[in-house]
Amino acid sequence: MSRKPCCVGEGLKKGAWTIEEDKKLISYIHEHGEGGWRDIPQKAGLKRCGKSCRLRWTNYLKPEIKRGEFSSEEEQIIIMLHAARGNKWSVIARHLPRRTDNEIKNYWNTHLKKRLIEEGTDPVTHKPLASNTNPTVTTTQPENLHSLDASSSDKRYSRSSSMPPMSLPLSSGFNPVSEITTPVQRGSLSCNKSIKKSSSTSRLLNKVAAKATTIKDILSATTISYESFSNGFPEQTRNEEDSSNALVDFDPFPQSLLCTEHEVHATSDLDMDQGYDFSYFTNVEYGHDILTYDLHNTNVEYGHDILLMSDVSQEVSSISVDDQDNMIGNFEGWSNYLLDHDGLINDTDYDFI
DNA sequence: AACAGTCTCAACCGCCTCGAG
DNA sequence: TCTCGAGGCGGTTGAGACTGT
Repeated sequence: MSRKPCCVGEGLKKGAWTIEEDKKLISYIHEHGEGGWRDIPQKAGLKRCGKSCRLRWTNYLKPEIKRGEFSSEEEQIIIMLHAARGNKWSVIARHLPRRTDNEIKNYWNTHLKKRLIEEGTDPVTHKPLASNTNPTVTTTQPENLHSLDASSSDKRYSRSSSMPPMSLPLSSGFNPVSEITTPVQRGSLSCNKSIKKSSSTSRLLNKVAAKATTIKDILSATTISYESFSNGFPEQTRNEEDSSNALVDFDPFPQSLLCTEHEVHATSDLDMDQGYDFSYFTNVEYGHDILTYDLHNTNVEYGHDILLMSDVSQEVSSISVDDQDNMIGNFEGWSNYLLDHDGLINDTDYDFI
């Protein structure tokens, strides 16, 4: 049985929207709210189909939509989530506040995909392209982890432009929705001397990963470079004489911290549309610089620096994640749960491997 | 200035999901 | 349980902008 096209009608207009049409749609929605798209064209005096109205509104006219260039943080999130979830643009969009799935999709297709290819990374599998026989790929990691040679490629990136270095290791035949049930042993945190000076981020990440199996799923797909989080580090903490090695792979499963069973529960009362003030962490825990980028407005929205901010407290194991679809969302909730319990942070009980 | 090739992204298309009846 | 339709989603298109010659 075939369905009727939703937009069959005489005289329906297609193509670019005019300012007048936009005004009519905005005016109608402001007055009557969203929904009932089928009836909106007639009621609003538009010769468009309802679907077209909905798309115009959700992808372009909605006031909260953020337009313009993607930040490097947003790029990181897109790449990371794409590695984990594939072309699930709507899923990715949920973690980039105020960005639409359409915009993310376009940005991926026109920018990020090309960039990954240029770097020698397959944009579909997020594995190194076959032709890219990078001799510095670490061989000490399990075969499902592939670290690109950051020491050479990272130098291409400046802080003000382009994407921070980030490799996205995935297992062969990676199934984005498969559960990782067995903690994967990893080697030690690959951290050179220059990084140890300011590796609180890495420590945090390791601690976060050590707490929950579900969280491991997302983190295991990602090797986060020191550089990618270091945009705001004080210059004196950065390795200036040896920037080619200024990379530390985030090891999601430091052996000494492996946990067997952890459930992370999202707090149900979190308002996922609400931003949270991260200023405590930047001011007290890490100094001002890590999140300087976002802290132009200290009321940071969801989706930003989730990993960075997700410090661990013992309280984590008191709450649950339903499925992997919700995992990232819960991850956000978890982050904010922790923020609500910032006094529980204790970095001193953490052991480097 | 004119033209061709390339890029960008808003908009469309068609299928899918899910809830209502 | 089935049907229907609204809304959601991902892939694709094409007009306009941009860039190179």
